[in-house]
Amino acid sequence: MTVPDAPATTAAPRTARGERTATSLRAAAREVFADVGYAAARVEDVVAAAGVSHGTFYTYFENKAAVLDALVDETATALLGVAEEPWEGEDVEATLEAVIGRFVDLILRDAAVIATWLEASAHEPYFRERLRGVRERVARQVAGHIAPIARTGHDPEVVAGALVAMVEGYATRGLMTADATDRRAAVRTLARLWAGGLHHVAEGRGAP
Amino acid sequence: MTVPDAPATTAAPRTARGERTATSLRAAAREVFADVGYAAARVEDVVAAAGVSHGTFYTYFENKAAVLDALVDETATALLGVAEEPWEGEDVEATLEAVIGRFVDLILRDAAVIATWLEASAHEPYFRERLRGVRERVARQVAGHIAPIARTGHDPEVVAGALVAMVEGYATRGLMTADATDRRAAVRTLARLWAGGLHHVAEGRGAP
Amino acid sequence: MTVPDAPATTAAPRTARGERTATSLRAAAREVFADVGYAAARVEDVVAAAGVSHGTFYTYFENKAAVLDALVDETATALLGVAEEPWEGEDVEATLEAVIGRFVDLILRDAAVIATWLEASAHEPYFRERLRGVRERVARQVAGHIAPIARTGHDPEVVAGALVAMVEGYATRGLMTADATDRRAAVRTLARLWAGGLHHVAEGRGAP
Amino acid sequence: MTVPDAPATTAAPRTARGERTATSLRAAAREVFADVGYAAARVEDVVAAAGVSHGTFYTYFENKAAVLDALVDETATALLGVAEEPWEGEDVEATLEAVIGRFVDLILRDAAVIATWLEASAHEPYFRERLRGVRERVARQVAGHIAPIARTGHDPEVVAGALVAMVEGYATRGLMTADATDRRAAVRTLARLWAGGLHHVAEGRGAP
DNA sequence: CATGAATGAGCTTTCATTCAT
DNA sequence: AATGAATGAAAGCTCATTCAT
Repeated sequence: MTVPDAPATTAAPRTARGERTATSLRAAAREVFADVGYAAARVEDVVAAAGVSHGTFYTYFENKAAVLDALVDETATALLGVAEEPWEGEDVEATLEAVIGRFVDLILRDAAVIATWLEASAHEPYFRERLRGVRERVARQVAGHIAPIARTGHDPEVVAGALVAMVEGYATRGLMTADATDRRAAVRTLARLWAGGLHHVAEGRGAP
Repeated sequence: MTVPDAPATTAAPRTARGERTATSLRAAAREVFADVGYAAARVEDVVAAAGVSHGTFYTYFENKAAVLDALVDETATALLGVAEEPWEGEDVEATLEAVIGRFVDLILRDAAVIATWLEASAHEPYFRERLRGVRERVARQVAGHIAPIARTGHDPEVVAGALVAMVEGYATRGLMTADATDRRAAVRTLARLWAGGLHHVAEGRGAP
Repeated sequence: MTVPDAPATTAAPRTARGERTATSLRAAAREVFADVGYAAARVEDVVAAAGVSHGTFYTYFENKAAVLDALVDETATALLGVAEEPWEGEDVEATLEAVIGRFVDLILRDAAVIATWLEASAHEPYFRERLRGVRERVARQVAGHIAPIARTGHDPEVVAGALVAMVEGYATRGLMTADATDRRAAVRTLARLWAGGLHHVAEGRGAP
Repeated sequence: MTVPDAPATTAAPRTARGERTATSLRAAAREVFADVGYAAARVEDVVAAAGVSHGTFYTYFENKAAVLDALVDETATALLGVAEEPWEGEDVEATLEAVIGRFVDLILRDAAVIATWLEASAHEPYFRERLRGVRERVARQVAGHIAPIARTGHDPEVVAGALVAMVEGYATRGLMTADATDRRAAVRTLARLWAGGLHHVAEGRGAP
């Protein structure tokens, strides 16, 4: 299977000043993507937001895709980090609530990057492939955790995929911008749905 | 709240020949969007696929957004149709399986249009608003159906939103391209997750 | 041996109007190349000279290399045509004079294209390869004609290459812009040099 | 006649270290020009090959033209040096062989610089003028030598120009990259062509 | 209605050159 | 002297849209 070429980042900055510039370009890109999305974002907008000249952008990134890739790196790392944390808690439901809460917090924090990533996936194979890879690894981690709970005829990968889709979908849909209390309540509801679903699946009724 | 301007379709064709041309343009656009996404699709690609000349496109659609809008019309209508069908079935789980199955079938049938719609949502307010509207109406329908089942402290809109997100997310993620048997099994798993989740939520434990 | 990619010409014009536009673009390019050379020529200059808009250029040519390639086509065809004409004449020297005269006339007529071709050869492998190919074919033709005259130890390919280099070099060096009389005299001198050189070579003295 | 401005070299380096840097920049430029030609060569390529930083280039040369000019200086000096050497030898043919051999050796040694010079001549008046000047001086020297041999109606400048064009053309055309034996044979053939041509011209037949 | 040539705004990208450190 | 980040003036090229035929 051929992996599409990565949008190569240009040589890393060698001085502190360069580091600062690269960072401010990333921050600017994050803002612009949040505002207008990937397709509508112009390099010009990014450099304007970063307060640097046009050419400077190309000192640090080969093109628009490369900046997004840098942002995606950060988000992907964070997501996989959360996925690999141990599931510990008093009981099943408290554990799920903690795990889901962590995911939701992260997704909300990086909502703009994720939305941009999704958009870019629609027409750039590289980002599609990267998204698939991260989702798969996350789902596999989750599947590993729930396998002991639900070991009936239902495929744990399917169960994990569905539950992950639920959380990601809910969080990225702008349904959760409300205050912290609402958010906590929503997370508790999601946890309860997972718990009930998993418990029910574990009973084995309805297995193929 | 201001609703973004719709991408006005040009006057409907009067003759049978015009009807055929418009149809083949829609079909061509669907193909092109499926292949390369919205941002990367060019009017030139569409007319080439439809086998008509460049200028003809503008006889039927004001611009690229207008063709997508026409495709979205069809899909939105179908989705709302499924959402409004009555929920009937022997027991809760069989009912859910039937309902979810209908959604999944539709989503898979129109997967390309939906993916394009999502992509366009990221930078065109009109499509974002339209997507939000349809999702809301679907979630509200589902909320109405599940309210009697789960009337505890958990907000039925949240529950419905989450369950819909799960199905939509799972179906649009390319996890279901397998054969009909796999698909049926996955649908059964999803139904079981819903059923368990709903049942558990109904118990009221964990309500805020 | 890999031949460098040709600068693909875009689809040929389908109407008379298109044909006219393409022709005037070629003529404009010839002028601009003659004035400022290949590297300094901008597409903008060409379209300005042709009196068409920027985008129109790209309807007919993929880039600057493609227009030059079109011009080179014409010149290469003409050169090979002259090379393949039979060598007839009263005696050796009259024959040579006629042949050299034909080459010189052609080279002077297409001097600007040839100069541009040479320039482009310096940094574009495609044009280098094309130039090498044409020179080789011309030299081979000439070698075929002189082989019977000079069949001593001297390699006819070397002899032919040298004589062709002499004519091409002399004609392209701007030494011949004078009037027709001067030109005729110079051609006669060249012919005499060839004749003498060939005759001397044929004597076999000095063969390796 | 106005002579185009020379690409002014910046003040000569004062220290030994500066001398080393300047030398390595010249060597790097020679390499880069040989690889990609003049138009495609970037200052960046040159500094990378020399292993110095971007800014350093401008300490020694005002711009790209200035480095080429420095290289051209060396070659021009060498060419004029060869042209001015006395023509001595047992007989005409041995003399010609020696002279042509010296030119060919030099041209092959500096082939890359000469090719670059030719390329730059196509769009930079300064280099065109310089090339014309050197060729003219060389041709005049040769004309002086052959005048006594061929004093018939044929213009000695034309004869000299043609013979020089033959040697330069043959040598710069990449036809001579083979081993030393082939090279010697080719030089002998060229000398024989000159000798024959000159002798024939001297006979006066065919004079205008 | 259909055609396809023409337009030109808009964006991307490159690279010579400058300058603070 | 040397470094390498920053600049910004060019070009290049694309493609939605218009319009004469």
